[in-house]
Amino acid sequence: MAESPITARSQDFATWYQDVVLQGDMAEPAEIVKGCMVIKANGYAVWELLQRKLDDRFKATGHQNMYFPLLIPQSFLQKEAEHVEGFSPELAVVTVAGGKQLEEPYVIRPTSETIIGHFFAKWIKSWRDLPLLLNQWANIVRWELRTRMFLRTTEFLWQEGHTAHATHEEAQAEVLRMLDVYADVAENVMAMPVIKGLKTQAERFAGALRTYSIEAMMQNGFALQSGTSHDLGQNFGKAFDVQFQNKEGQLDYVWQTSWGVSTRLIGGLIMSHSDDKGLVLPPKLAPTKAVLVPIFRKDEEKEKVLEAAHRIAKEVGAKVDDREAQSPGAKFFHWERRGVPVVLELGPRDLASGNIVLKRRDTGTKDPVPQAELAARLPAVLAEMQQSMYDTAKQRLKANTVLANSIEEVESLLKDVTAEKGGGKFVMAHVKDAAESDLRMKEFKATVRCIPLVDEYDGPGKCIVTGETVDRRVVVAKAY
RNA sequence: CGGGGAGUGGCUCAGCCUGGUAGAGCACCUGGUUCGGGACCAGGGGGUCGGAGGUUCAAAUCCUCUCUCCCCGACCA
Repeated sequence: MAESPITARSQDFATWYQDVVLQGDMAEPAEIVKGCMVIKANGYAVWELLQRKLDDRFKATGHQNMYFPLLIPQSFLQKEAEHVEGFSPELAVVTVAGGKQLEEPYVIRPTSETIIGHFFAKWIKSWRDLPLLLNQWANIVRWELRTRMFLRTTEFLWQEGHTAHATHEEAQAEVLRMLDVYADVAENVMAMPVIKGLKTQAERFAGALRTYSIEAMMQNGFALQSGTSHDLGQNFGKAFDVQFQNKEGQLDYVWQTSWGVSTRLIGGLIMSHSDDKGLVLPPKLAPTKAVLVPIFRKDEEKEKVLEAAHRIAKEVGAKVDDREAQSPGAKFFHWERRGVPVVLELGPRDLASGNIVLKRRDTGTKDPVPQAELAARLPAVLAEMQQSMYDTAKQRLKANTVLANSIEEVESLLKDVTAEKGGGKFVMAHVKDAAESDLRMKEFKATVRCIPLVDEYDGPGKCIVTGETVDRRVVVAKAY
């Protein structure tokens, strides 16, 4: 495959993103299926690592995996009023199967609350059946009009957790526990700092009482909603008649939660760390942590270098790039744009000195390391990269977060921000969760991303749109 | 659905205005010299120009119709 130049971030951030996805062997547009993509080897390997990190944590918090049907009877969606209203426009519907018109069409799942609600009703009879804690890894279809690889595609991969509880307090605790799991993975695995918060009424999940999210800042200052956790209250319990007998012997509806993250996280990962040379992956999510490029001219050099290369690579767990047809230079570019954290160079010079050259993907620095020390040094370097990538992203988030005390100020800060040109900010302002506020911010295409759970600023203040008092500043930004 | 753009070897595109039945770079194949940041030379294979119709001695090029894709907008956990 041709390795084309990568557009600079400063020139056009949106095009840069596409270039990095393509050149990093992460994905390519399917073209033959509208709005869909092919997740390629490197991209899928990152997803597998991410899945593992998430799944381990789901299990550790008591959840079990299950799998439900892809097709959902259309009538199921209609049982919860807000849910059907929210999802109807983006449904794909199967009306013909086996050569016959179906009596009742199926929708391809846009999310599984409804079909899972149906089974909850079957399975839950007593308080002893609760809590029921399950998760599903699945694909989802939502007929979006505007798609971008990983960030919003017609079909995408995700996990959706669904739980049922005897009390609202218990359900609320679950919602926040899983939000914490997401934040932990985002920050400690993806090296992507996030803000945990509550979504506004306008932005909450269709059918939920409350939606919480983690919001991350991309390098263009856009916000990316990276994971959500919903307090569904008894809405779906009532819609699907999920009743249980409590300890007092009375019938009650269950309190449900649902929470999800998707392959969108990979888009966030790319836009958090990558640079003008291509993909940069945090070591914890790099399918290949180190590649060794052997360098030689003459045949006798070749033999010695390759022997040493394979021996050292085996010792430290690196992959040797011993392709004959490529020059070392071409190999450096190849692995660089695929985001491999460490590239090792080994040539005659190194055999003579007993060193090996270690290059870090994040900083681009090259350092000779004694071959004997490499096995000990490599894990330390990878750990340091992981930390340093987080620190850099955190610093950028801080540097691009500003306070504003009037709507005009917010507007002037965000008005001209686009995904292509960048320059986005997280503007912290006092804004009431109200239709009037949403409408005013829509004039310059910004939204309240979330109401942070932890107020790091100055407490209550007057809403810059309505004048009413609100208890803390919220995050206003442009978003994907 | 409104505005804009594009369909030509695997990929990116030139040629179209001023019709004469296809070109470049990359990729690929063969041989040789290279190899510490995208190597070079020589030779070679591969397309009939999104589709349909029309004008013409002659159409990638002009005309008509049509299909598809991309971007911007509206839409969107």
